[in-house]
Amino acid sequence: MERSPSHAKLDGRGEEPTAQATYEMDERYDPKTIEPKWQQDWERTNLYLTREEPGRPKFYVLEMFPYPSGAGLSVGHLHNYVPCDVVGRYKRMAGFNVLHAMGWDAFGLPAENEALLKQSHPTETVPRYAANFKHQLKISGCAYDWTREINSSSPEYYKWTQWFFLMLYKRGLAYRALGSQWWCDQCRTILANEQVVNGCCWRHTNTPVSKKDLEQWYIRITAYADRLLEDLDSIDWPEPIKLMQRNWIGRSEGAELAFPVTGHPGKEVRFFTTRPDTVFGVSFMVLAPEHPLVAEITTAENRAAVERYVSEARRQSEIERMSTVKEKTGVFTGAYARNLFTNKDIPIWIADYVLMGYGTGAIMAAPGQDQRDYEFARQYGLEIPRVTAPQDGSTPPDERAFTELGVAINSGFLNGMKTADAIKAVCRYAEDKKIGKPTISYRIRDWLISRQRYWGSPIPMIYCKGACGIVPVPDEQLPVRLPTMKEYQPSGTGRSPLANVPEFVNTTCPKCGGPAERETDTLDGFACSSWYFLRFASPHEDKVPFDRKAVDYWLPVDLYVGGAEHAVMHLLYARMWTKVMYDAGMIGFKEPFPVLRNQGMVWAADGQKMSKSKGNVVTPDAMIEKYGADALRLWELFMGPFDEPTNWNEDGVAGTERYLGRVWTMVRRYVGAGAPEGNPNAETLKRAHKTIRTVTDHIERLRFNTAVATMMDQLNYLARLKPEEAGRFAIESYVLMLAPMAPHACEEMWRALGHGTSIHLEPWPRFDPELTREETVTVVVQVNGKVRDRLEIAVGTAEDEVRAMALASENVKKHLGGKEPRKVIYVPDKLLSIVA
RNA sequence: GCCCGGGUGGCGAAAUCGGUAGACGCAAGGGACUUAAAAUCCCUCGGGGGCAACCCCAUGCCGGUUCGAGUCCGGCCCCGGGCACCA
Repeated sequence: MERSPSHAKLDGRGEEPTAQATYEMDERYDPKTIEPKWQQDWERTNLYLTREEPGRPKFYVLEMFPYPSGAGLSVGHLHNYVPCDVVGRYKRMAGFNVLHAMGWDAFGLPAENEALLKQSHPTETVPRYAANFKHQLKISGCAYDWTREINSSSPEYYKWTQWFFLMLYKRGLAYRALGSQWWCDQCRTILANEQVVNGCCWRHTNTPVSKKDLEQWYIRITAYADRLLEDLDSIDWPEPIKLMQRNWIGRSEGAELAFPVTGHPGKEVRFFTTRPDTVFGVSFMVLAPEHPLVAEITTAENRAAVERYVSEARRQSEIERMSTVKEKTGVFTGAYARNLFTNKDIPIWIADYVLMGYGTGAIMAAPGQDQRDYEFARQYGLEIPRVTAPQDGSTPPDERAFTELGVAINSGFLNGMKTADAIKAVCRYAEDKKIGKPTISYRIRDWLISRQRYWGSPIPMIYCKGACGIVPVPDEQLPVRLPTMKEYQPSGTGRSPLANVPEFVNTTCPKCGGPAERETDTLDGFACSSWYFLRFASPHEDKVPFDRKAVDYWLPVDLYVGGAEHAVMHLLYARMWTKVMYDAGMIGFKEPFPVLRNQGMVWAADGQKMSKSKGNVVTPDAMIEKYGADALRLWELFMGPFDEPTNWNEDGVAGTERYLGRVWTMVRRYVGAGAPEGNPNAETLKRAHKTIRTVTDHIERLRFNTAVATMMDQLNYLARLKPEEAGRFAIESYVLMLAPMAPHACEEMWRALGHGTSIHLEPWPRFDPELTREETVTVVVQVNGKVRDRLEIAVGTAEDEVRAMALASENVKKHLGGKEPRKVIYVPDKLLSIVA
């Protein structure tokens, strides 16, 4: 912060304040008249258009763009938007070019489902709901550049979503595959793995998902797994979110090995293990029930049992399969594999605790060293060899697997090696003998992006009936427009409603001109949100998805704020697309959101989730009607820490409205006294400067609740002073600091203070560090750890002097009881601790 | 079960480089103004004791380190969130 003389006008910009107020302030603070007036004025004067003034740094503040639902915004949503608005307004005053825009995440299942429920059409409901959201944001005084409004369901936008899909395809990152996929009966569509929560659909937490085999489009996010993991270290995100991404990616190092199936020449069981050092302890193998090898190797006498088990496992929903403390179950296939390390034949079982989707869908079972294998071996009476011993020479426990690291025993050439060395030795051996190699395995799977639903961006692909196969729609034919359909209900058969529109489906092959059919699935809504943050930089660009220069200027996002519920879906996909664009040379940064914060959830007053069905939703409209937007905004900020959850309490809004009324009264008195320059004393000056320092710091650190508290504290001080005692600097800097938080009231007061231009164009007040310095401080005197006195001393008083003062204190003497101090600790200007 | 957060007055919360616990506000009580009410303003407000000066107790519980612990360490309890056989 630069120094500035306290008495001079605040900055060279704007007019010299006139002594005569040009505005009459009403006696009572009345938000109902002030707020609409200024909202209209700001709009008329284009106050919040994005500026790119040279010589100023840029700041891009972004909230996760909302799906505009029919329920409208609640006061909970504003707990995200208001703080971001304050940051945007503050940064603008602090000399930044600010980009703050809003758009609608309008494609996707929620919009479609809601329209179906209301027996309406999303092309009608989406604009209507979005208009309502926009209205609510406007009456809340949020300063967005509405000329940059975007809508992911408009052809101008989804043209580029399709374009990005094609780019991924051309880079080998989009592919079609047949797979057994999660299906939600309520959504009537396929879900990505991330969208399955506790075996249920993420939107319908009471609807267990089931599996369906369908040919689908996938995005090869696994190709970026390592980079998505590594780059987490370079970004400033809440640690829990990073951790969730790390866990989701689930990197583990180990080896992939293969054992031949006895009696089936050429057939082998390939498997991944993180503990290759335990191979000598492998006494059986387990395949996932869905493993393709199962049908080939199962012996005649075991076939019936195996088939029964497989069909049962397939029928089980995920929720059953994951149910807690389930006993291990499995069936022997009758086949054996050769453990190439022990040269023994070991039985091959199938069991549902081995998942087809992870690793190779097969494991080597080392029951002595793995608890799950141990339980399985116990259950079926299989051998449990011990091949790792504790490092300290103690005996390993008998009643469980010894899973810790240690020293290899009963392990041929590994004997005596520490686990880490043994792992390396096995890898080397496996590579020499060509039976395996070191491998890294990931939990993350590719992103399934197809949806069998109407309300989404059509996937721009064509299937040639001739010889061309799958052909991407040429860029110049984009967008593939979503046809208007009256009846767009999902069929439930697994086919998209678009399949029922022959004019859409039937087309010609872009390559050979012969007959062809279009892909009828639509893109997952998360495709839209994987690049929208780029679009705000040049929202009307129609030749390319974004203007490179605009993106180079504005991106990456300086502050991204949204709910923690997007920890692994949206935030992972958006990061991946960004990296792909970086690789394609389209952008110059690898991470879209270097700084992320999660706003805390606002629960209803009853502690429950705000929902229409519970009838506990509080709307900003109602609060604004009752208390005004500025009071609502202040309470959103003051309620509690911005990133922590809290319960709604309407009484608080009444409190902040009362506060604004007191500010109003103070300014009105000051204006009424002729807005004097004043003659503030040192204390008043110091308080004014310290308030600027503290409030600035708190806003920078997103500590809005304490910023408001500091403002209230300062009001309590200033309100007791006569206008000339307060003086112009204290009053005007106060109103300026309040302006981002209570923009309407402050605009009104600013004009009344004699300024002809908007307060929101004014520079942020500066403080003089020299004037914030304290001359005296309170030093706490402790005797045996308890506070016994407080001393007012001059800053920097010598220890001897402080000690003498302390020892002279009656209360200190009393508690010393005549004893000599054994030890004295002095923390300069803070505390003197006497041990007797 | 494992991994993250978090437990401070009647309530929302401040204070975390170890140094005055409860700033700021809400609610409550008392008072002023008013014919009255609303609004506004003033006072009190963690618990206990004392006329007072002051004293004792108190940041989920138990222990530890320290001159000094809401803050650090160990063990537990409760609440919220995430993951859930990942080989």
